[in-house]
This record gives sequence, structure tokens and C-alpha cells, in this order.
Amino acid sequence: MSESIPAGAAPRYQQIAEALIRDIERSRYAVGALLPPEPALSQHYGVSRHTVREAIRRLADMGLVSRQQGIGTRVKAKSAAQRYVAGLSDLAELMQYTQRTTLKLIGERRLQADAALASLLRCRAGQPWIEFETCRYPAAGREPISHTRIYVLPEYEGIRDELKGSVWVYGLIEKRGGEKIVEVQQEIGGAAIPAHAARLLQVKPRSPGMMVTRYYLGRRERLLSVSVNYYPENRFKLSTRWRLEWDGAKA
Amino acid sequence: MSESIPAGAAPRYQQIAEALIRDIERSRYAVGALLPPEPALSQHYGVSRHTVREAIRRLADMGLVSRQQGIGTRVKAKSAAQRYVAGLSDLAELMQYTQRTTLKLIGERRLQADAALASLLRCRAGQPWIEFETCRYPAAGREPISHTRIYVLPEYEGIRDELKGSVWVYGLIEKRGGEKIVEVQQEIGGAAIPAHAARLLQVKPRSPGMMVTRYYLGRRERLLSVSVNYYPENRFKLSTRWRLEWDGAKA
DNA sequence: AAGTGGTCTAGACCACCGA
DNA sequence: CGGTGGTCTAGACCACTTA
Repeated sequence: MSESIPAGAAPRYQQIAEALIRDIERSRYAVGALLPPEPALSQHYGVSRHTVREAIRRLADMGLVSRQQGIGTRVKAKSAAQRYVAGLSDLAELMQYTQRTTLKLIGERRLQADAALASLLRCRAGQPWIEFETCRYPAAGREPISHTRIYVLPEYEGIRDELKGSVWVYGLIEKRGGEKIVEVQQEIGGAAIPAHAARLLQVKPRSPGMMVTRYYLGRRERLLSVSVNYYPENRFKLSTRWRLEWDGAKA
Repeated sequence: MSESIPAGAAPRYQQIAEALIRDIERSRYAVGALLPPEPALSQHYGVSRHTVREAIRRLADMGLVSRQQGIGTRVKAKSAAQRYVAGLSDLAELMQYTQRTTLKLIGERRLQADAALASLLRCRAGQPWIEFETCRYPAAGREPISHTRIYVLPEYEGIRDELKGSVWVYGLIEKRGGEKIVEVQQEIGGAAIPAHAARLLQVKPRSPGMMVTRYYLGRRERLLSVSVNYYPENRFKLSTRWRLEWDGAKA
């Protein structure tokens, strides 16, 4: 072959990828069905098998097809699902204290969840927890940014000794138990600051604020820790950037 | 070459990929530096250039290196950064009104940003906007969930006619202008509900609530729309799930 | 002009699957 | 067994960057 390609034209494999995508969208190749084998495509488009494979690789990256040795290339979806994603390189970004902050340990107690706490912590009543009460301060200022109750499994009791300073609880859990935090569920709502927290935060009871509850889960959905945070008005903002991304995370 | 590979051994390109990863981790190739050119690697490992490219492709998929035609392959990171990601298949999930809700248009006006508004909307003073004031209601109940001021570029004035019902503004923008929303920046903080919004939300002025500001951006960071939302306490919670994912999103 | 990565060919053998 | 995708070779020309 080796026909000269017009300048500015897309590479051959990309043209073929586009052709295949069109064929999938127009249901020439139905979802669940097999694409023609690579040698057939290679002959049909008059290119080498390598070029066809390059095209199919694009489709696979987009999640449109999946390949299986010995079987073939199966159509998995009619169109590349676009989605918006947000990413964190580190869990510390979740809290977004860009400036240095200090964690102050106010108190600690062992307890068993009563009905109310069990509901908040999504566990069964009677479940034993250790509760750390903390406030977080900016390095320079005096007013605390937040009041936080941290609940951890009793087996992580020892983290108390390392809790001082600007360390993050989940880091301590990962360091000690060796259990990795695989998922964090975060709930945010407006809330009046309860009297006890208000005192520590130096605001009036029932002042407006934000309540953030975070559930830290390990492998197999195991709940390792829960934190309940109160942020008074105007001291802290949570921000998140959602970006459109093509399935497969290609730049 | 074509030495027989021991059964069960990893493919050659994978072995080479692992060797390169080791070399990067051990700083034989520093972050920011260039990997040796493909022909050199091909000769060094005694494989074809294709095989080397397959290995480097793995590294690129993991975000360890980036390639640039005419320049070379540059090391971008020492290790495949694990990260936590959250995904939305649709922007509607950002708002998370699981039940059906209705948008009620309260008012509309054209305006030019004064200093305060310009700061909020991150634009220059004098920039013309159209402001829609809306409340969102659950289907059955009476109390509104939220009060929202939506700012859009004047060119999208026409979306007013479609704003009624439970439609989402960004959908209208995409439908009309053809401009795609590529990024959404979201800021959340606790806030007292201002008097005007409080009246519509049927709460007392300065009651605790949550303020959510969302910036909708198109291609090239172009700001298309901004929404300022107030949610009273206990009527709505934002929840997000962050999951650990390996860079490159390879299963 | 020289060197880089990007694309492409025409072969080959292999591991895996279903009949 | 024949056919699938997976790996690999030994070439080739091209587009792009730097000098």
C-alpha cells in the first residue's frame, strides 16, 4: 500500500478508530457482539494488523470494547461515557488546609455507641469506639478553624500519642494498623454549632456553620474511623474542582 | 535474538517496564530528566524498538513519564501516584437531589457587576450578567430546599423560557450555545441565610445554613455561569465518595 | 542537519479458547 | 484442531524539535 497520506490528515489508525466508533454507534456492531477479527479488519482497511490493533487500542482505552485472547474483541458500550471527576493526590487535600495547621487534643474517652451515636457512625449499638475531641488551629491565629470528634476502632487506641501536632488521623491509622484507607465518604450540610463546640470555637451557641462527617473505610468496606467536624462561618471553605474527563483518563 | 522465554515469565516489554520503573525510583533517571532515546534502550535491552515502546507506553499510562516528539521521554514522577478520585456520570449528581425537584423562577434582571459581585463572580467590574433568582422545591412538600441565584452570560438570555420545571441550567447552556461545560468549581461553607433568601426559604433570617457557589467553565477556562446557593439546615446534605485509585485507571 | 518520538509494514511465533 | 488476540522483529518513512 503506502499511499501517500494527505498532509494534515489524521493518522491511519485514528481514522480506523473513528470508523469503528461510527459503526458501533450505528449499531452495525451491537453491544455484546464481537468485532470482526483483526486480520479481517486489517484486510478490509488495507492496513497492517499492527495499525488495526492501534485503532482498537484506542477503543479499549475509551471503554468501548474489551479484548479477550482466544475469543475476540467484544463491544461493551455504544458511546464513551464522559464523566466529571475530581481527584486528590492525598487525603490531606480533602481538608484543604493550605496553610499549616495544628491539631489540639482536647479530650479522649472510650465509649459504646448508643442508638444515636450508632446511627451517626453507621454501626450497631454497643459497638465500642474511642473518641478523640480535637480543635484545629491555624499556625499564627488564635481562633480555631474547626471542632472535630474523631472516632476510631479501639485497636487504634495508641494513635493518641502521635495525635498532637499537624498530623492527620488517617495517616496514623495507615501507619499503625497497616490497614489502608480505600474509601472516604463525606457528608456536608449547614448546621448550627452546638453549645459545647461553640465554646471551644469561640462563637455563640447555635451560630451558623458547616458540619462535615467523614467515614474512613478500609478494604471490604470496613469502617475504620469517623470524624464529625464543625466549621464556623467564614473561617473555612471547602472547594472542589470537577473536570470533564474521557473514560480511560487520557490527557 | 528470540531466546526462548521461560514459561510463566512476564512478557519482555513488561520486564523492561519494571526495570525502567526501578531505575526511576532509584533516581538513576531523575524526575525532569530525559530517558535514553528509544534506539538506545532498544539496543541496551536487546529488543526491537517496538518492544521498548510498549514498555514506555506502560510508564506513560501510569503517569511516570511523558513523551514529546522531537524531544524525548521525560520522567514526570518517581512513583505511580495513588490518588483518591470521585466521579460523576452527570453534573446533576453534583446537586444530588435524588428525588424529583422543581425549579421555580422568582425573578430575573440584567445587571453589571459592581465590585462586590465581580469578586464573587471572579470577573472584572462592569461585566454584564443576567441574574435568575430561583428556589428549588421537592415534588411533594412545600418547603423549598434551596435558594439560588444563577448568573449567566447575556448571550444565554433565552434560557429563561426553558428554566421552569426541574431542568438544570448547565444543560440549557450546553443545549443552546453549544459550549460544553468542561469544569465545575465548587465552594462550600457554612453561612447564615440572608434575610431575603430566608423569607423565601421560610426560615428566620440569619438561621444556620450552607452556601454553595459553583463556577461553570467552558473550554479555555471561560466562565459561562455561576450559581450561588443557600441551603437551610437539615433540608439537604451533600455527599461525596472518594475512592483510592491507581493512576492510569488500569484495572 | 541530526536526532527524537510517531506511524506503519510484513512478516513471525505464542497463549488461549471453543469445537 | 483452527482461529483469536498477545507479543515481537527488522526494517521504513514521517513530523517535530533543537542547534
